[in-house]
Amino acid sequence: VKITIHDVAKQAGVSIKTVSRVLNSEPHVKEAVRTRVQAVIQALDYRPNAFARSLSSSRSYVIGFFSDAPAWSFYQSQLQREALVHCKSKGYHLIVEPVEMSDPEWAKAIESSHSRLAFEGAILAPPSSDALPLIELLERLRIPVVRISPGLYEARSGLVQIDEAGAAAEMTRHIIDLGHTEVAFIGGPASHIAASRRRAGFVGAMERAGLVLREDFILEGDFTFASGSRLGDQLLGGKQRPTAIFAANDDMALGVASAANRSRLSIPKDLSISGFDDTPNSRSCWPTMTTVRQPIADIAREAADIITSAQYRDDTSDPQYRRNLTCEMVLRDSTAPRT
Amino acid sequence: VKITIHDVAKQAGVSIKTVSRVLNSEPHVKEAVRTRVQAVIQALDYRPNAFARSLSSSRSYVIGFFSDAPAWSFYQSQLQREALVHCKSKGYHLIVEPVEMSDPEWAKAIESSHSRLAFEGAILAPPSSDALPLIELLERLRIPVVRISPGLYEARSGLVQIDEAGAAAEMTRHIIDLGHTEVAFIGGPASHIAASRRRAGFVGAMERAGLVLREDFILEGDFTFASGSRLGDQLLGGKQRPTAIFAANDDMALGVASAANRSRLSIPKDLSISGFDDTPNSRSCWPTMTTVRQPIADIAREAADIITSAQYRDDTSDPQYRRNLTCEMVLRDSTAPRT
DNA sequence: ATGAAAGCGCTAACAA
DNA sequence: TTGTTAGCGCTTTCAT
Repeated sequence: VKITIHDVAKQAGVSIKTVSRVLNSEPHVKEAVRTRVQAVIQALDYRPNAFARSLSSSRSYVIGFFSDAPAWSFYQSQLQREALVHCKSKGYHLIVEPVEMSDPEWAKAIESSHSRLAFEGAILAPPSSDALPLIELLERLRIPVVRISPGLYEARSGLVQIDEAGAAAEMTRHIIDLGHTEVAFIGGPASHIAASRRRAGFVGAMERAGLVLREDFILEGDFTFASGSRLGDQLLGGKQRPTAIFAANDDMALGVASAANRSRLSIPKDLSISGFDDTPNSRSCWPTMTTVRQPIADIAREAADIITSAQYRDDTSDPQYRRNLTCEMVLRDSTAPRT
Repeated sequence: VKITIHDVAKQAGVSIKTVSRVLNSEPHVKEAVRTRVQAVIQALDYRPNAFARSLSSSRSYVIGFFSDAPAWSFYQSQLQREALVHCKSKGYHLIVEPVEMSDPEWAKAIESSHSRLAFEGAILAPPSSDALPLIELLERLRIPVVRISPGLYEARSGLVQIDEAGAAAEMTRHIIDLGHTEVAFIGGPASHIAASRRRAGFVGAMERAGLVLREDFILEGDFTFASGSRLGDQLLGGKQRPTAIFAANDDMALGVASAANRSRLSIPKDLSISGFDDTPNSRSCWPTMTTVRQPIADIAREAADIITSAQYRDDTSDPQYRRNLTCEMVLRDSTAPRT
């Protein structure tokens, strides 16, 4: 007993075209008629067939979520889930499209998906947001793109990003306010733009406070626990060790904490540590980690909002489609006044 | 310049129906014709329009991945990604469908999705695999279901599971072989069937080895780092402490490790620890964690294989659709001979 | 403001 | 073995 637009039309005593107009909130429908049709739709629990709709309108209502994250992190998962929910609430389907840039056929795979699904838009999650070949492919296929926290080609599409430098500066300021003067920073790979922005925020805050920036206290990790662990050993093994270490992400901060354990340093009495990301681990470790929380749900919502906006298609360069969100400091037990 | 089935038909000098037959690998096409048509398809880079196909065949080629995991874990993410890839390779689209059982309208939301997307099958990831209301809803909507590692209602659908008890027994045996006799076990919530199977595996192996099972050495956690940490403190704080602790998942094992750190016990010299799951953290922590690896990719592949099989629809009770996979021990640095 | 008719690109049912 | 015709359920175009 499948119910179609004809059933609704008959019930409401109008033509199917009028029902279609109501369905798509088109103008030129008398208010009384619109109400009546809507009532019938409700009563019959009618839901339009997406395939028929797509076929005739050549619209798909499909948004692609492109991601080539090798190991899916909490951040990635949340982003995806939130984007999914927000797209859905706007009447779109979010389809996850893994990108395997290591596969020489990756572009073919995407083109093939596109020819079937007809993506109306694409959300690029990091690190795909900086994958130029992907961006170019999507441009060629005329698929509007919105990128999340890109580090490069900022003018190239709508984007949603956070104030990395500001957040890092705020965290640094917090550490300085606790009385620390020997503060070390473990950053990310030089190629990672968010990482260098965080470093810039750190450096700026230190300079504004008039503190000395020791070269051997600014290290470069690779965002893994292992690198935090190794660089932590290095920092804490020297004769002049910092009293606070700010790592550019939580995994590295946890690595530093393990190094502190090995050195029999107690956190936060002997050493303050802070991270960035607010991963579940940062909350469940011991002591709990002071960190920076990205507004992941907001980021996903903004991205979904932009990509589902018809306006955005017309003018992707409108500055209203470059959105900046601010982070929130999460003060926990791994930072304390210098003793 | 959109190319359709008519273009192919014209080029190949056949009717569109013949092209359709080739497309769907139907019988009754002369081999020579089939080859010729396929060549034209290749040459023209023709790809059928999925919406037209779905509309006329009332088939959607859509599989739903149902999951209500609150915080998406590595396991969930991998499962999803692998299922996606395997469904794709079979010509299906995998659409992630979050289930919010806390929302009173959750069933409506799924029905609504279904009426638009027309799921041809559903993969239920844990813990959704045991959500009876969800299973019943899907049955009512006539959507074939395959469940991953369910703990309940095993006869109710096709399923893919691992040998939890066997894996736990094997790990226990490994610990015993290292010379440990005072071995503690931290399990999961009693309601979690996989957890109780792991416990059964532990108990069985201990008994077979003729070792004493101390009641206060068999604890119940909740799969979180925090519970592992707390129960670790409890086990290590007593005067008679175990020399090895087997936690039913990695997060708890890591919690135990933090407890050991606090007690100034060195791992694995003073205490051997092992986990279950092979999460990224178990590899990156220090010392690296001995654990059990689930064949996630295989699980996802089997699930995708079952749900995309036309046969399965006809007879979901065929035993070939209950699949059991074995796990692999991952020996790392957190376990060592008793000293 | 509303409706009739003609597709969208494909598959199903039937015919040849 | 192959082709013809009639839809699938909706939106579009063009009348009215």
